[in-house]
Amino acid sequence: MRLSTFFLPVLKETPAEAQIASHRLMLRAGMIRQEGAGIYAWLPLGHRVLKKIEQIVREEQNRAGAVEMLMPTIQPADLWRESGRYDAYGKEMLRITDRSDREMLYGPTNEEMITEIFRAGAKSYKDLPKMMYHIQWKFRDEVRPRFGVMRGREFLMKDNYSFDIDEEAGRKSYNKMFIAYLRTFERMGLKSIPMRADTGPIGGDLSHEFIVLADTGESAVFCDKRIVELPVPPKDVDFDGDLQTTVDQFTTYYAATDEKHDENEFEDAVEDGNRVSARGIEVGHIFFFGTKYSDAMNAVVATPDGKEVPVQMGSYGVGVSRLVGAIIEAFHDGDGCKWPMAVAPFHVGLINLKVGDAEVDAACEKLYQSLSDAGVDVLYDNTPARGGEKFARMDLIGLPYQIVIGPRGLKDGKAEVKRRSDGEREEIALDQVSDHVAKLVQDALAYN
RNA sequence: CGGGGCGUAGCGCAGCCUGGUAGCGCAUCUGGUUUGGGACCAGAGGGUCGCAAGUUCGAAUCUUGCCGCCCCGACCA
Repeated sequence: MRLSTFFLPVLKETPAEAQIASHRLMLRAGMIRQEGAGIYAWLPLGHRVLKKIEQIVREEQNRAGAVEMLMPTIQPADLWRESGRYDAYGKEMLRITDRSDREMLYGPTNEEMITEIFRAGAKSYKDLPKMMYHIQWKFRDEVRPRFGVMRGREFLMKDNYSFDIDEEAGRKSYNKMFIAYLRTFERMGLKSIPMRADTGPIGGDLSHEFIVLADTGESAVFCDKRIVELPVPPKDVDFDGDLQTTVDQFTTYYAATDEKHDENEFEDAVEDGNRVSARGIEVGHIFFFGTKYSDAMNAVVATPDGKEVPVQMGSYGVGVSRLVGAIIEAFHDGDGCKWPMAVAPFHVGLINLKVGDAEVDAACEKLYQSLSDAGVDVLYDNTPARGGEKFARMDLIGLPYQIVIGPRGLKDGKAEVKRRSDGEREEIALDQVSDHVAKLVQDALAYN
């Protein structure tokens, strides 16, 4: 992509309303624009990141055996009357009426609808187990939206729903999502920690919040250092094999958010050198709730001996749009974003320091071509701006690598390659830059 | 939902108290000089002062109502 054709409205000054780093940087880097309280337009740069995150989530869901579908944003109120939540949900639900005065709502979640869909199409234990997910915009009319996309009213969420014949089978589905989530966040460069959350009507231990560690996270978290160091299952993990052992590894250690934290228990369970107090952001939540909706909505399946039982369900959410903010919170500095390769809007920024100079232009064009041919996503700054402005802008948008080509380096047949994460630069011979950088990109993407 | 604050050019702000021709910096456009880390000179364009009503000869400024947004707290993917 040539910067001259891209739309990148960067801001030199910080908008007054942005309090935290990710919000500030997303506005400054031209990723989003606020259109109302907690409502954002995704500009081209932000949209690219959002789609990358969405795709990683999708791939890991598919690997775990979930199937993708798409439910509407607008739902009829009657569906929610069946579960009793139409009245219970309160003002967080955005209620609307259509031209015929039918009561509708902009979905804050989809348990009712998926239950209705499932009961219409599955009747027997032979139809189980099933996991279905979609990635769709939700709306919750939060009293106080804040922190940009981290706590918006409209947000993009992946929600998966599992259907099983009994609780034991339900636990297996739960474990699949548990592992899938560890892998999903790891691929984005994030260290996520499953923390025990409030349990449902079933009780037990089948609800976890996935917390990403970030210095500027919204809540304080406490955990055993050993949980942070546990290896995440590889991509060829057998989702139909034994997952319980792995899940147990993660759940035996102490890990709690501040509202569930018990200092005495923490000190008893974790020895001195292993106690971690940090800050975190909730990016996922998995939850087994049994027959809460299948009871209320009569979603039953026949067992092998011919009885009808309500189906056992769980739901599993990932805050896709929130992750954009969470990743920035985890990876930024005073100059801007520092995207992990897997979610970077472009892999590489190519800076032409003297647009109009025949030699520099030719070198840039050639490199732009060969990198693109090698499958590298390049943002080529071919604008007539000054060097300093280009450097600052490229640092702000935070592409993992920058290649700088100007008359000075060109005299020696060299280009400069800068790594955004730590600022390290090296001079590379011009005819080797393409291969060199393509390899750096490929190596960074090797984990998937 | 309780408490506080702010709406003046694309962004950041001053002006309001004490009513009298709407300003500054950045950004944008033109010309020139510059050009390896957010340049300089000269000039130009851009504002129903959130909306409405009221007071007044006269309202960005005073009064009332409404709308929008932000912050702290309680709540939450």
